[in-house]
Amino acid sequence: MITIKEIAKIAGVSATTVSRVINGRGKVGDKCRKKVQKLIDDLGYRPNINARALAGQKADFLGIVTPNFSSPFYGNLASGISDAAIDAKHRVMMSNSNKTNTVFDAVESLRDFGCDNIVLHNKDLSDDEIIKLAEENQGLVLINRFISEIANRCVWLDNCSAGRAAAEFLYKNGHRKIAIINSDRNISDPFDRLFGIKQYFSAKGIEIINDNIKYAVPSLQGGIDSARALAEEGADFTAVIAYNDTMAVGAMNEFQNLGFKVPEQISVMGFDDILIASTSRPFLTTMRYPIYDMGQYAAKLSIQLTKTEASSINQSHQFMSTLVERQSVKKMIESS
Amino acid sequence: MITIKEIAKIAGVSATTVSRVINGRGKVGDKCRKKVQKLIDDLGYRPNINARALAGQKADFLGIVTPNFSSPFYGNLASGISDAAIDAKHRVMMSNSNKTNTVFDAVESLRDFGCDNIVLHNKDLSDDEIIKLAEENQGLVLINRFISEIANRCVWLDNCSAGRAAAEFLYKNGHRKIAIINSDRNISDPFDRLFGIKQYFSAKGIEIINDNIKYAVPSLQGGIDSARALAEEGADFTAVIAYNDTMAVGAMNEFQNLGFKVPEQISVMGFDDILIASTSRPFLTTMRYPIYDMGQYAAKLSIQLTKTEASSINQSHQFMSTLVERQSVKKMIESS
DNA sequence: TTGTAAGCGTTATCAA
DNA sequence: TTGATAACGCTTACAA
Repeated sequence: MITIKEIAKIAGVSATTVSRVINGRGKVGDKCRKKVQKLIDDLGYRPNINARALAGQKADFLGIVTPNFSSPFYGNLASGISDAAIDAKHRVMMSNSNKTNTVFDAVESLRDFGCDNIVLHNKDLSDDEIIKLAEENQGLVLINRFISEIANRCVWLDNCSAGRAAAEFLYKNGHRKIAIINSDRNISDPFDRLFGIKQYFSAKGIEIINDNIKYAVPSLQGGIDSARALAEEGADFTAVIAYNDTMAVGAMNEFQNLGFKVPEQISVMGFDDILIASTSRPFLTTMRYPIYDMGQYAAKLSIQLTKTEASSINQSHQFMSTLVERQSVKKMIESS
Repeated sequence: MITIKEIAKIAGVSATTVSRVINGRGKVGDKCRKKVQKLIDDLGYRPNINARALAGQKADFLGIVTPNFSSPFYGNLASGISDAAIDAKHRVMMSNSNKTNTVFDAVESLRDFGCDNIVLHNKDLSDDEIIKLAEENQGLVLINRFISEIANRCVWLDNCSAGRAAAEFLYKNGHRKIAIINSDRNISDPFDRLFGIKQYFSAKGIEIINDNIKYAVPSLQGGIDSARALAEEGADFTAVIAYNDTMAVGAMNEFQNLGFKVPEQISVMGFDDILIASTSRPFLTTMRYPIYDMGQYAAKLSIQLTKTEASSINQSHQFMSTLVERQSVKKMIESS
């Protein structure tokens, strides 16, 4: 491994001068610079990151902390973060916070080698715990969750208005009797979406009856089970809003297996717009969750936070969900 | 940030002793060890990874180099690698080799901070280039590709026998007229699978006619286009084998849109077993690609390679595809 | 069993 | 415009 010292020796200059050439800092004579630069190129010198980090200069690492990488949702998130980080010449570390690895461990382990920039996705910790983490880490950005105390560090989706938008779309297509298949996880997302949906219909004088709201694990099976429950109870509805595409597709398939036509008899909407929404039959109408873009944004924000005074960033970082209309919702009236 | 020196000072011992306690190396008196350990715990000491890597020349990092992380396939791969690496107390870096970032850059950038373990997924470089990379990096493992010169560093799937297995399944269910929707990428996987398929049918005295073999981009659209081409040409077949699940589902949907019943009139098989295979209608019968397991295996192998003499590992690392039977293939005769 | 001292590759400080 | 020198936190001969 070729080092600064070796270059310096061959060039007949000091290591300091070589360092200056490499980093473009300080004054270096033109002849000298050219000679050293040529050596650097010819010998294929690469700086040792560990030494650099140790010597005090920041290391330009960005760490991703998420529950896992298998699901397409987190994969897209990681992709967005990673692309933006690499654009900004940062190296990307991933630190899963799964059962063996707590979030605190994951974050600390990132800190251990001077990883100042962290994008965290977590729904388990309490607000206070997250705030504590944020205070300890200037470059920490929270994604997919909003905590008002650290609003300028949160990149999140307005779930409530996403719920309203879904409700509006159904209403404008003539749907008045709605069922909901929601996630049973005790986090704010399902509540917020449900709130938005209810809010919209309420304003139209329509109440969604509680028997038409099912809670289940946000998985294919959860969608299947909920659909069957609705069908068996003979619930009265023309459209279902599911918590995510996975549940929606599970439900859609189950309804069809039970003999219902989708969307002719039952319309279905999802959330997220992952790949399965474009491969199901019928194709799923859904509220797109711009997770890749949000990942990119979060990475940039984190890097910005470590370069600037955190307090100087006061804008909010709220993303909006957009409707992706496909085939799974029936037009009962011409939408206005 | 609390350092070894500070602990040493407070404990009234030398930094060396503290280091010994931390690493469990060398002899340390019992009293001394307890005292130091308590301090370490109480003060929440965490070793500086950069310093450790610098001083010790080893860092216990594992790097993943893949084209991207968005697709569920790579996501699962990354997940497998990451889980195994974390189990082995390694830190995981991801280094995408996308357009801006060549593979060489990605690998070198991993080396820059002493990342000895690398799992590489690449189909673009030539064999020679990969071999060069492998020679330069003792801990490099190649996944999803076989190069005989570095056979003990390759973790790969036997695509040829996977093709045979798919063919056998169709044959045993009575299918004699086959169409193939293949990837048009100039890599070995599509060729090997096609070879396996042809080999099996050939042994049964059946030739697959060239007009029934379509090549397209391995995407949803590629599957759609290929299906339409087959249909428009009035090709004569009862079953289609697609290069992957994405193409298979695209084709399956297009066939149905064109009025064909799947599997009653046309049977479809895929490869990979990604999520969409369980959400399509009908559910897709496919050859499972155990990519998560292969990722885990590759990570372990890489770590083993840096601990042992590489040459001492002589076994091959070949995985087999397994059939996942769902609904998209019609039983024309009772399979034996 | 414990400690001293050198060194890993780099950058920062200060002097020349 | 350059160069010594110290320092970053840790490991590891070697010495005691």
